[in-house]
Amino acid sequence: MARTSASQPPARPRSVVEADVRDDAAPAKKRLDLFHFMPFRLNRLAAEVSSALSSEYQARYGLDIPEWRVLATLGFRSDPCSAQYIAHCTRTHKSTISRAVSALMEREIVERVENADDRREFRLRLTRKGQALYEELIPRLLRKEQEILSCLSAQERRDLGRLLDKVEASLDLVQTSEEADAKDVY
Amino acid sequence: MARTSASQPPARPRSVVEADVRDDAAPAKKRLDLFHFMPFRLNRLAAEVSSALSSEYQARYGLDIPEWRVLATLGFRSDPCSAQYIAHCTRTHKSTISRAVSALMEREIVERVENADDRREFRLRLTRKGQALYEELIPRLLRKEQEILSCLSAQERRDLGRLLDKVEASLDLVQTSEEADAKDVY
DNA sequence: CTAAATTAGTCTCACTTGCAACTATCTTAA
DNA sequence: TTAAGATAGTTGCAAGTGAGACTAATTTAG
Repeated sequence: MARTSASQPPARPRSVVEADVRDDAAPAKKRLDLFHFMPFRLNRLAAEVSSALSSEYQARYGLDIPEWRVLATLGFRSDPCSAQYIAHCTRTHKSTISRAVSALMEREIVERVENADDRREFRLRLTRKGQALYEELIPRLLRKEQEILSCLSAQERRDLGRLLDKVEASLDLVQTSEEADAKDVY
Repeated sequence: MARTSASQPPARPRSVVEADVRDDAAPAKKRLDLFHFMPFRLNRLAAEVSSALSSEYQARYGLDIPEWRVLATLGFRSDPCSAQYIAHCTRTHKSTISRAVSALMEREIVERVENADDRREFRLRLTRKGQALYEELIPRLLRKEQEILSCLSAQERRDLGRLLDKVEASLDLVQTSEEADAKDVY
C-alpha cells in the first residue's frame, strides 16, 4: 500500500496550460496524482464499500442496489410512498426504481395500493415478508458499516460525517443552479 | 433541502420479527436512515462529484471515465506502462481498460510500443497530442476539484484526506483477505 | 367544458461494463 | 524439447441502466 501520502503543499495550480514555468516555491501542478484526486478516490472508495456490502444484500438475499434502495426507503418511512419519491430521495432514475419495484413486487416484498386521490400514482409499502426481510437485513448492514468504519475512532467518524455533510450540501447548491430539474422536489 | 435530519428518536417500532432483545442502553437500530448510511452517502457523493466533473472531460473533450483514467495514469507517470498496470492501479477491469486504450489510440492520444522482453504486453504512453490534452485538462479538473472542496477549510480538506486514507487502507486489508486476486500486484 | 400542459409510471433502445472464453506469448517442469 | 500452466490483452455475450418516448391520469387555462 505504497500511497504517496504527500501533504499538499500550500501551492495552487498557478498559471495555466502549456507554460512549464514553475519554480520550487510555487510548483504549478501540471500532473495529477489520481490517488490524491478526490473524485477518483470517492469513486473508488464507494465502489469498494458497495462491493463489501453487496455480499450481505446481494449474495445472501438476491437484492441489487436499486432494490436495496427501495427496501431501505420503504422500511425507514412509516407511511407508504410513491416510486417518484423513492427516485428523488435516493437520486436514482425513475426507470431504475420502476424495475426494482417490479422485481420486489414479484417476490412479494413490496406491495402497492392505488391512490384514490391520484390514480396515476401508487403508494408503495413493504409486505409483512418485506418487513421481515428489512429487519433481518438492517442489523447485518449496520454491522458491516461499522466494520468498515472500525478503523476510525468515534470522533473521527463524527468528523467524517460532518465533512461529508458539508460537501453534500455544497454540491446540492451547485447542482440545483446548474441543472435545476428534478432535484428540488424532495 | 429538507433532509430528515431526524435525530433518531428513541422510539422505535419494536414488535416484529424474531428476537428484539435489546434495551435502551444499547438501542437496537432497527431502522436505517439511508442519508446517514455511509455506503449510500459515498455512492451518491461519488456519483454527483463525477457528474460535476464530467462536464470537463466528457462534454468538452469526449472522454469517458475509463478513458480519463488511462489518460491520468499515463500522464502522471513519466515512463510508459502496461494496460495491466493501469487496470490494477485504477482498479478498473482489464477489458474496460482495453476498450479505453483502443479508443484513445484511435484518436491518437495514446500510442503503444511493443515490449521486446515480453511480446504479450505493450508499453503505453501519451502521444504529443495526448500530452497536450492532458496538460490542458489537468488544470481544469484541479480547479473543479477545488471548487467542489471550496466548502471546506484547508484544515478540513486535510482532515478529509486523512480520514479517507484510513478507510482506504483498512478496506484494502479487508479485500485482500477476502478476495485475494488481482489486488496485490500494485 | 375542452384543450394544452403536467405528472406518475412503464417500456424500448442504445450504450456501458463485467465476465469469461479465446489467442498469443512466456514460464516452469519433466 | 515439449507439455502444462500462467499471463497480457481482445472480444462476444449478457445484464444493468439512463434517456426519452409513450400511456394514463390530473391539472390548468381559456
